[in-house]
Formats: sequence, C-alpha cells, structure tokens
Amino acid sequence: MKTIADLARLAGVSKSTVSRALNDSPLIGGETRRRIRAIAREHRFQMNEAARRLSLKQSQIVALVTYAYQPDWAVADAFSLEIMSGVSTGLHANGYDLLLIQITPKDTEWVGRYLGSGRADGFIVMAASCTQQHISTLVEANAPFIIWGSMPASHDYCSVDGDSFAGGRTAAAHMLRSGRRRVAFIGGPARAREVQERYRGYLAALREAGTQAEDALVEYGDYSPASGAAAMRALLERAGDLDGVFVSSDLMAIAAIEELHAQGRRVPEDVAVVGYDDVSLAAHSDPPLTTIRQNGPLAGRLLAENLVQNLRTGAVTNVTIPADLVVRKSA
Amino acid sequence: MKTIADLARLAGVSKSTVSRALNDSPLIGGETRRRIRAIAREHRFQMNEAARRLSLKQSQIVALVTYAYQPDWAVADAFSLEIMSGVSTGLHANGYDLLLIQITPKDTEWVGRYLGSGRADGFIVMAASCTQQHISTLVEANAPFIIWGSMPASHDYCSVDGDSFAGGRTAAAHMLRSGRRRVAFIGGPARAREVQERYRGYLAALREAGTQAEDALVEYGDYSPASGAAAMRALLERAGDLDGVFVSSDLMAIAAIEELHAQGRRVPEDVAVVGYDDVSLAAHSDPPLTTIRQNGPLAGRLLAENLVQNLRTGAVTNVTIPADLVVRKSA
DNA sequence: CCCATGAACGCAACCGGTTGCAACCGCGAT
DNA sequence: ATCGCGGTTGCAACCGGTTGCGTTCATGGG
Repeated sequence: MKTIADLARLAGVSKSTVSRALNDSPLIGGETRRRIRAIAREHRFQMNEAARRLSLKQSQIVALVTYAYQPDWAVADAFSLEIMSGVSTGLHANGYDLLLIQITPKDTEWVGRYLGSGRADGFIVMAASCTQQHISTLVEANAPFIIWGSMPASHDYCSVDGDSFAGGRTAAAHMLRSGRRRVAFIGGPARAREVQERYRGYLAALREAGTQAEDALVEYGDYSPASGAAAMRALLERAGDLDGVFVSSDLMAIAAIEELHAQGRRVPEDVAVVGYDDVSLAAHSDPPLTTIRQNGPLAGRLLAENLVQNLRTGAVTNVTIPADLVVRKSA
Repeated sequence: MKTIADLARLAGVSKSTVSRALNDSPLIGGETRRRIRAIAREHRFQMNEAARRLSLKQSQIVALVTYAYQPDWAVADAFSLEIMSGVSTGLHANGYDLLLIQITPKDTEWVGRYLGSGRADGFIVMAASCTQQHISTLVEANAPFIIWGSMPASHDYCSVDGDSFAGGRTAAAHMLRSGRRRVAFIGGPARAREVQERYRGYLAALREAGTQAEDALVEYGDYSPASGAAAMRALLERAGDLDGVFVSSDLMAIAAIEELHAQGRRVPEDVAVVGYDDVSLAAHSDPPLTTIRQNGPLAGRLLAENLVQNLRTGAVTNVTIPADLVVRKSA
C-alpha cells in the first residue's frame, strides 16, 4: 500500500502538498492538485485512516449502542433493522462509519472505553434499551450522543422520536370515524413517556369526536403478549360492550385479539383493534392488523444526521417523525 | 486524556516500559508491571487506539457487509438481528469491534476502501445478500473474510452454514413418523444450494421411511409468499391426496397454508406443514407453524470466532450448525 | 526600480503508541 | 578480579498522516 510520501515522490512535491491536495486545501494550485489526484487515482491510493485519525484526533466513527441479545427479547423486530439501515446510510453519506457495540446493564465504563480511546466520536442509543443510568453516564462524560425514543421532559441532549401523540390520536380517530362508540385503550407501562403521549392522543381523539372518556376503558400492560391478553380480559369484564381498542404494541394487540376470539367476539365486526409498531407479523395476523407505523429508515437517517451535526457544530436538536396509520383488516 | 508518556512520568519510567507493562510483555518485572497498571487504573487511562493501530498496522475491527435496505426485503427478519448479536459478542470477546457497512450491488471498490485504509481487518458477508461478483472481489483482493450461508462446491475460504440436509431430513422425517404417507416438497429457487441440500435431506427421510419419492410431489418457488401459494396450488392439482408438505421458508409455508385453507383443507388434520427459518411470525400464524430453526446467536459467534482465527493464524474453516425442529401445531 | 503582498509550496514538529537494539544491573563461574 | 549471562529498562526510530511557519517567486503599486 502506498503512502502520501510515495505519492509525493512520484509527483515531485512534498508530503504536505500531497496531503493538502487530497484534502482540497485552498493553499494548493489547481494544476498541482489535479496532477496529484490523478496520480493517487492511478495508483488506487487509499489513505491510512489510523494515521489520519491520530493526527486529527477524531475517528469519524459513531457507535450504535445495544444491549446484549436476550432470547426473550426477540421482539427486537424489523424496526431495529430499518433504523440501523437508516443510521448506516445517513452516516456513510456524511463520511462516518457505524460501529455496533453491546453493553451490559451494569457496565459503566463503556463510554470512556470508546470515547477515551478514540474508537468512536459519538453514540446513538435507544431509549427502549437504555436505563436512566446510562444516560447520566453519557452526559457526565460529556459525550456527544443522540437518543431514539421519548426522553424526560427536561433534557439537553439530541433526540429523535416518533410522534406518539399523533399516533394515539390517529389510531383512535380512525375507529371513531368508522362509527365505533366505546373504544378502549391498552397501554404499555403507565410510566413510559411514549405511552402517556399515546394516551393523550387517544384522549384528544375522543374529545374531538365528542365522546366521553371513561376510566373503565383504560388498562396498562408491560408490552408482553400475556399482559395484553390480561388487559383485554379485564376490559371485557368491566366494559363488555366496548367496540374498539387501541393497543400500544402489535404483540399485545395480537394477544388481545386472541383473547377476543376466545371470548367469542369477532374482529373487526364486533370490536375493532389497532396496534402500534407494524411489526412484520402484523400483516399476517388473523385478521391482518391495522396499526401505526413509524418510518424506520427515516428515523435512522435523522439520528445519523443530527448526531453528525451535533458533532460538528454542537447544535442540539430534538426532532419527531410522523406516525402513520396503515389500515388492514382489524379496524 | 492521559498518554503513556504521562504515565511514564508518573511512574518514573520510560514510555517503552509503560507500553510493555500494559501489554503484558514478559520483559517487564512483576513489581514494575503492577505499579504501572495501578497508576493506569487510578487515572482511568485509556490507550489511544488510533496511535496503537498506526503502529500495529491493524485495526482490530471487522466489517459486517450488508446491502442497502430495500423496503421489499423486509424479510430480513429477526434472524439477522440474532446473527448480528452473536457476531458482536463473539467479536468483543476476542477484542475486535464490529463495523456495519452497506454496499451497493455495483460497488467494487469497497474492499479496497476498507482494507487498504486500515478501517477493517476482515469481513463477514452473507451469501443471501451477496453476488458471486462480490466474492471474487474479496478473494482477488486477498481479503480475509468469512461467509454465512451455502457456498459453491469448491471454495477455499471460511464459512459457516446451517445444516440444510439435516434440516430437510428432520422436517420430512417428523411428518413421516407421525403417519403421513404422501409428503410433498416446496423449495426456494431450484439452483440455490441450500434448497438442493434440503431436498436431498427430504429424499433421505423418504428413503429411510421406505416411502417412494415422486416427481409430482416437488415444486419450486422463489421464497415469495405468492410463489408459495402457487406451488401449493400446483401440487394440489397434481396430487390432491397429499397429506404433508415441507416448505423451504416460513413465509412460503404460511402462504401455502392459506392456500390449503382456501381449498377447504384443514391443517394439520388433513395436511401437515413444516416450514423453515422460524421467523417471528411463525409462532403466531394460524395454526402456529412447525418449522426448522437455526441458532442465530450461535451462527454469529462462530462467524466471529472463525474469522478471528483466520485473521490470526490464516486457518480456513468450514463449519455447519445444526437445524432444529420446533414443533408447534401445523405438523 | 524597489519593496510590499500574496499565492504556492517545503520543512519539520507533532499526534501517541510499538519495538529493535544498546545499556545496565547483580550474579555465579572461571 | 574478570567474564558471561539472564533479567530489566531506556533510547530513538518508526508508523503515516496534518499543520504552523518560513521560503520562494511573480506581480502590482509607489
């Protein structure tokens, strides 16, 4: 592999000139630059990144932080893939590489390990798989990072989030518009911010439709299918005449549908169901699930772009992406 | 951030001694080593990786090669995630980092871009998303790499693959054992090696059960649900009394089941169905799909470990991992 | 005609590690 | 007392880029 010193010799100039020519420095004359670049191309020159990074004191790498895989976690569906893909393209477009790192819940050294050693310039973390602890670690280390998902009310770091309020509103409005009178709400953990937002959206839709909100129509779970079925059961007991339900996750929604079937209700004839996430099996469930989907690739791209911007300018941005309704058969 | 020069000053020794102590060089006395490491720990020392890589001429990074995300490709299910996770843990355990790179079909420069610049030491590629072209590029560049999936008969590079033969055999045997007499075969593309292997396994199971193989019972598709349904339709026309079918992919299997239902057959009462892959929706299909699953995390770990071994010793290994039957309701 | 000015480029230090080789130590053997 | 030797440690070069500053040369203005 050739070095810029080799190119310099070939071109009859100095290392500095080659370096500058390759980096589009205005200090170099047009003719010289062209000649040097031609030689570089001709020899398939590839700059040694390690050396460059050493000099520049930056790696042009951002790390996507994930937890170690938990078999029971297989829920990590296609959306993660989509987001990763988006992050990757967004990063590459800006000259950055994507590092995938796995951490354990109790590990608090990882920030230093990657930032201090210069293996990464910044981080992308997922709110879903990330404790408050981890976030504090990041801010204390003064690490550049961006987070996907809902964040505490007061925060001073970058983020990209789905529009949970709009998602909840759209879902509920869809059912109300098609004539449903008593639509219930099944959430994830009540303290999860995105769940609260979806609930607020649900409420807004009810209000706009002139419908009364009822406490008897809301129930919470923990995103597990079992909890979805349990919540459905509870609702049915308290309000047997409900004719629609907005569920905060597809997996819970599918479990809820099974529960409905078990109790002899037809979906969507008797009760409409709309889920959230549009996981891959949503399209193949019985009946195919109407649900709210977020644009994964877009989310990824925004995560990448905003982090890079933060890296370059220090700007901290908070953007939210739309949540779209995909209508199938269940509502 | 401190450098080894700083540590050297603090410890009253030279840079070289610090470097050696930190790298467990046998040249350093036990006492000195301990003292230096203590100081390093105390100051939360993190070695500058860029500098280290420049000296060592290796990055301790391997790149996982993926294609840019294609929306119509959403099939890239949980298995990819599992495999990635496995690769990640396997790599970290060996002191390597995982880089995620995306390439386009016509890009032929990527090998040089990453290898020549020292951004990665080796590659992991997926047979499924990888043309013969890409492989040639890799071998010509003399790049260290390992591939997941079936490879051409003659090859001299590392690989990890699922045991398709055993998978096909197990699937067919399961149905035969439970009394099915005429079990059919629906494959993916006939020229795909893994499909051929699964077919051979299917044949072996028939032979072992003393059953006659029939050409009328085999049909091929292209992994798309539509092709699965079409294949099922064709089989039903030719051999209306079949009572079992082994399908080369879950998505096709689910489509086949829908076709069976459409024609008034019950699953599994009238005809048993076994799929392949155990995608996330297999557990939730109607009826829940009996299928063949491969251990993604294991595959990933093996990919990582064997590539690292190749990097260190040059050994080229070809390993295959088991394909396990997961029995649900469809067979 | 001379000097200030700026464009284009070279010199050499620096980034922070690694490593071959020389230097030094105390020791038992000759 | 001298020599040889194994065990430790330091010196300095090297990895391949980047960049502040000085140098060279042509040009335009006084």
